[in-house]
Amino acid sequence: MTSQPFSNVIDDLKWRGALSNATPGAEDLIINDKITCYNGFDPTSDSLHIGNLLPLMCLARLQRYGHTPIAILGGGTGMIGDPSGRSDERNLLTLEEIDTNGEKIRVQLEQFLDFEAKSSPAKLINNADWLRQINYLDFLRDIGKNFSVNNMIKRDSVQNRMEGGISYTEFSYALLQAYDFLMLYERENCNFQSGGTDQWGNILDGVDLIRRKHGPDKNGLPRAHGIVFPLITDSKGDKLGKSIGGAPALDPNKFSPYRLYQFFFNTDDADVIRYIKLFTWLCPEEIEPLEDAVRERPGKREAQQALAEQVTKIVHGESGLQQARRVTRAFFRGEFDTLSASELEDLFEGAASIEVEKCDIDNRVLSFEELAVATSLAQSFGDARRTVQQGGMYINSGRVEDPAREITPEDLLHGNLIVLRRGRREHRLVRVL
RNA sequence: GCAGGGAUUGGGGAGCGGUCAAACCCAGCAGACUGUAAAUCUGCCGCCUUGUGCUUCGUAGGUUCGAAUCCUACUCCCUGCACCA
Repeated sequence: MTSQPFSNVIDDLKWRGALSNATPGAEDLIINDKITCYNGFDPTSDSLHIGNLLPLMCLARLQRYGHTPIAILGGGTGMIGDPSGRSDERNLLTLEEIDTNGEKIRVQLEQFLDFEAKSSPAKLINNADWLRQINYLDFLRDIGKNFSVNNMIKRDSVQNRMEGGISYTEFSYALLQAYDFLMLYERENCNFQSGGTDQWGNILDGVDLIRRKHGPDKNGLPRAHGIVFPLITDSKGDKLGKSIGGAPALDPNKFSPYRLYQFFFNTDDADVIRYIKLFTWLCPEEIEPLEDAVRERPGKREAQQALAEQVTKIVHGESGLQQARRVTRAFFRGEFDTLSASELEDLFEGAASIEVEKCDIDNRVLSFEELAVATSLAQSFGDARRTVQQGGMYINSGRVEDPAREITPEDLLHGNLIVLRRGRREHRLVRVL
């Protein structure tokens, strides 16, 4: 473990703007003691996404300051679904879906947390371990008795659903999450839970349940605590990732390192420093010059580049970053014509590409618009034509003038490759066999 | 169950017998300008073999030369009332 820029995590998190709220006494405990903190991750999708970045980084920061992080896979809670922040009832996933999703998420978590550390190694625990064993009657008697429906109904997450309806299943969710905290407290000595602000209510339920079950500690203070992170929005007030229609996945097959790099590279000046603080390991001395850079020479986009590089490296490792850089250089600086065949293939590794028959090219039976639709670069022939008319389609490095133009052998790079482009950043590779 | 109201192209929301592929706003896409930014401006934004073409306005029928617009049935949603408690 390297030495950290602050004397304790709390100062670190606060400076980064990553701490939104904490239960009374939580800060002192973290500063003066070593804690164990858990954060839940929902296995309703088979990949984490950038919305999970902040909790992930915070767990990792805790670990670097000597605390013990626990990542909880919601294999049990995922079967029910958290009503927080939802306007409608969820579809229940099957057990198999939840478990295969969990496996994939486990791999991603390992990018952030050190499970092999000699001191305070991270742990990964699936709450299915206990939740799926629950006996309904026991649960009602031991846990349910501690919850007041009167209070539960007042919750925003419940109130928001009073109109549209909420099932008993989702209504009960809060009890399960509180029970998780209790289990972790008893089994793992876990005394902290973290989460987004939307989790505040759920976290307090757990804190409360532990108090009811175990009472205060010997100094009369609560045994369990919670810390929550702010909801990250851009300067327009939109949730991170909304601008591209949903939070980018951390799975490189769903969202390539290049796209992640570009996503952060395109960050607004107004947001970039805030994001660097939240999502990277850079320390104040490293960030300060970047702040100056944004102010004095914004055109150079130094801060955006630093952000993109750091995050890509954290999420996809050094090789992912290298790939993102290579593709970026080629797309934004170079001409495809100058790249070697293997460089081109490299560039599009894992990216959208299709294969066509050589004879179709030789016989000139393939038109640009057909190719554009086949590669899903255009949604329809009409879309392809319109975009061409507006000057938004390119083949290799040249603009396409006629949507019906044939693809000829002259269009082939290295005899077997064609690069199609729409606008500035949509690219497709065509392999000719 | 009874009585009202409503379902329109990604979202919101006009249209209420022809001039409707359907106003307008948002989102999205392309272009210009820039800094791969923001703002702004321009164009596009159902499908195709671009045509007095085709398929759309909850579903199925019907009336009309002609329907998103009228009628009937059905489905779903909302609002009252009732029933059950």
